[in-house]
Amino acid sequence: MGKEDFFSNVYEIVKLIPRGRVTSYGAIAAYLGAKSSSRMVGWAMHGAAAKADVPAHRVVNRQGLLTGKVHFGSPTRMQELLEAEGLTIENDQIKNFDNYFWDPAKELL
DNA sequence: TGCTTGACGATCA
DNA sequence: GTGATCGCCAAGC
Repeated sequence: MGKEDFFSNVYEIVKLIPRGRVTSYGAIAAYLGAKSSSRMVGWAMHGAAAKADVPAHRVVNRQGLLTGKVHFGSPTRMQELLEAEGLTIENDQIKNFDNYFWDPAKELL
């Protein structure tokens, strides 16, 4: 804990995502700095999904596609969670994604 | 120790 | 607009 893991930073950002909003791996990576890459964020989420404190379902790829839905135990778990927050998912993709997009570097500023 | 894989993103053809 | 390739860096085998 004393050491600031890259994962911890990602968790902090994801926790700050407001309900009914979503963000992308690249946005988080960009907020943390050029040192991080989208892939690292994705890998960090690999462990974040196991944490109930981290709403990993609010993190999707740049296309608003629920690429990591398979990591939620059920292939439809992620979609249901997002729909429960007022979002609309169609074909594993968030509709009006740009309208729900939450940029940490912009909103969290 | 070294190669492969991976919840991505951007660019080139 | 679609398909393919490179870059990013860490974990797994």
